[in-house]
Amino acid sequence: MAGNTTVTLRDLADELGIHPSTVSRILHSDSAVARGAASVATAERVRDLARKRGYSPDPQAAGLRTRRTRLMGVIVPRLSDLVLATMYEGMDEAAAALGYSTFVMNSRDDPQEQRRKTDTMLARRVDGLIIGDAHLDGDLLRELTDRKVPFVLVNRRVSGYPSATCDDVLGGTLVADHLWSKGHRNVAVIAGEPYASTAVDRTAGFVDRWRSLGGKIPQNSVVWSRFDTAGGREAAENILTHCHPAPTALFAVNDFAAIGAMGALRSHGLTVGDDVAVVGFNDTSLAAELPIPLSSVRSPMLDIGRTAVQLLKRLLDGEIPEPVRLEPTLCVRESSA
Amino acid sequence: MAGNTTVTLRDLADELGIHPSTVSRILHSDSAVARGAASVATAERVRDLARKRGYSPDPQAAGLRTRRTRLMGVIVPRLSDLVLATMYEGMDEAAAALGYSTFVMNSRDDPQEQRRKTDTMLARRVDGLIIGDAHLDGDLLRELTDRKVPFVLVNRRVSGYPSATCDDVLGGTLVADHLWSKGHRNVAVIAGEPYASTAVDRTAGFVDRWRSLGGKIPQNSVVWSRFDTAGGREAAENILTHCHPAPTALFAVNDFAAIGAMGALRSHGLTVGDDVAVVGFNDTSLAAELPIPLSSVRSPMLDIGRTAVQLLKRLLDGEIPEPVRLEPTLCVRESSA
DNA sequence: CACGCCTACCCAATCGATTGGGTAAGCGGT
DNA sequence: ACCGCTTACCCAATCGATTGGGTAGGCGTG
Repeated sequence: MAGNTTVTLRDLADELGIHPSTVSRILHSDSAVARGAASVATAERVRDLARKRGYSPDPQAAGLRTRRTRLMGVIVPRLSDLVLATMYEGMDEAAAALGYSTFVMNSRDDPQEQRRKTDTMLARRVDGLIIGDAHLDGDLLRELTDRKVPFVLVNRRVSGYPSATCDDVLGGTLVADHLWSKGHRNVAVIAGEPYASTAVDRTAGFVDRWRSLGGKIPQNSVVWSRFDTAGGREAAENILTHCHPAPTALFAVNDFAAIGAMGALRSHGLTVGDDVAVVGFNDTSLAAELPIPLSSVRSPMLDIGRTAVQLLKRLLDGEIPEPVRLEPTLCVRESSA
Repeated sequence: MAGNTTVTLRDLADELGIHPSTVSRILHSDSAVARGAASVATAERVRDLARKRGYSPDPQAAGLRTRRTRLMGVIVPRLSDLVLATMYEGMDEAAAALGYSTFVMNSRDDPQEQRRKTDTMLARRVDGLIIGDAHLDGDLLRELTDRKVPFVLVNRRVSGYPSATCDDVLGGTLVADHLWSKGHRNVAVIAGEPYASTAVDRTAGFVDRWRSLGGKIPQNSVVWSRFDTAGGREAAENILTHCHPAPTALFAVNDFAAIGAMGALRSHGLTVGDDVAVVGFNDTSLAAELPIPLSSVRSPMLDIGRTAVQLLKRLLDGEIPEPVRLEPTLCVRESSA
């Protein structure tokens, strides 16, 4: 009972001696006032009183009738991941601007949790979902489509579904061009999780461009890994042990993995930026602050979040939005200069 | 319309030839079945059918009647701050376990936004608030109390209100003991924002213990700053310019500020851990991964989040919970060893 | 003058779950 | 046979906003 002295539509109506439905029409219809809802004078009186009494419509009641909650459900792997947290900030902001509120949950990239969380969201009657943890395999998305749940993807894409992502293929391409032009010919990729389009696309963009430049990338120079520092460290160890000759440059598809890799390089007595170039992805605020600042692909995370909300809005309005890919830029720093 | 073929209480009742109210009582009352709500056989039939049809009660309708949403509103400075994001994970988990959902918003520590966001939350009819961005000054909390909005604080405390925080005073004390025992006698503090109890308490804990150990801390060795890397860097610059003799140890009340400070030390040709010891606070996952691993006070962030939810639950149940301070531990690493 | 059309409202049903107050049937006891 | 009690339900109001369908009065027009 946080609302305490709740003012209802009926209270306003009674006080003005008019019918609640009239009050509703005046306050609710954005512009329908002109179209016969009420006289200008009455509308004015109603709005004044509403303001004075601090009337705030009960979304429960409205939703019960309209079957809409103006709630968007957001599912992310984890909010303590800076990337998703930042995208979420964009979503929160954009949703607020459209009169929606957002609802986030963490799935920890676990398929069971994903299912549980979507169910919780739907039980809350969200109008639609924004899914930030889509897996390339798995059939949750198909199920949701079958159940006619409106949703869009963010961060990761899956072909056939509307999504707002970074153009990860382009991001990988930029890194390939950069390292090639710096004269590197012997590189390795810390590729991330194979179920995530971010990992797959960044890697593919890099590898494809590298090959079309005439470079070679043997199979064991592409190492799949977790997205965190520990994952990056392990992957780098792996590369240092198994790749001969040792690569002169590493591309990690994620800044945290890159930081882990830098640690591994250090422990092997290699100097980052000198012996081995390292490039990360996302340009999280930390990249620039490291002792050896990390080159990284900057992805427009806030905009991606905002775009996702707009896509979902369009979907809710009956359109069938196309996937959107926002352009990344490469920030070159000491680690690869 | 995410729920699509929504099954209602009435559908179940009709199919079984009984009254909706009976179905409601069976499904809703946790254990009231024994107390004359319905026969065991009927209860069984109802529950089976509910499961089979995938019935999920409409929270809008229930809330409209009961005036409760089972929603907790959470307000944080920003979710892209790892500390708050982690606490939020704890809250989300604990809330789910109690049958509540959480609703987060970012205030960016801006008083106007704080007000706006709380209003949005209340308009959504949350049952209570968890406030993670409380300012020591300002009168928002008093207003909320006057409006009889149930809330608890998390992360930061303000005396007189229930809160779940780290024992920040103790944290500061631990750091003082540690640096003193390492033989430092000349220290400075990067103190954070003076409106946040985290900053104030950590600083006070440190300074008080330092003095009681017989140490001295001149006024200009305590520098207030923002909580991010840039803030830490500026504060460190400030200290290096104005403190003579230069301190041999720095305590930053936040890991990010510590990282910024480490950067500043480096640019002055000083080696962290060798020339100058640095200790941070929160033990964010990055601290251990830095080239020179950062000593930091580990605060039990997940538990703090969980505790906050439990406090709010107790408050909603009519109790008046006391503030809870969870104990931190010091993790000593190279930066101060 | 009669008719139709606005204008400015009112009426009542509705969304789905909850809950206080019934009530009929059945049974035991006297 | 009657009373009282329990069991197992049913009934109907209620929460607050929305919305399709009125309707009374006024005005213009042929």
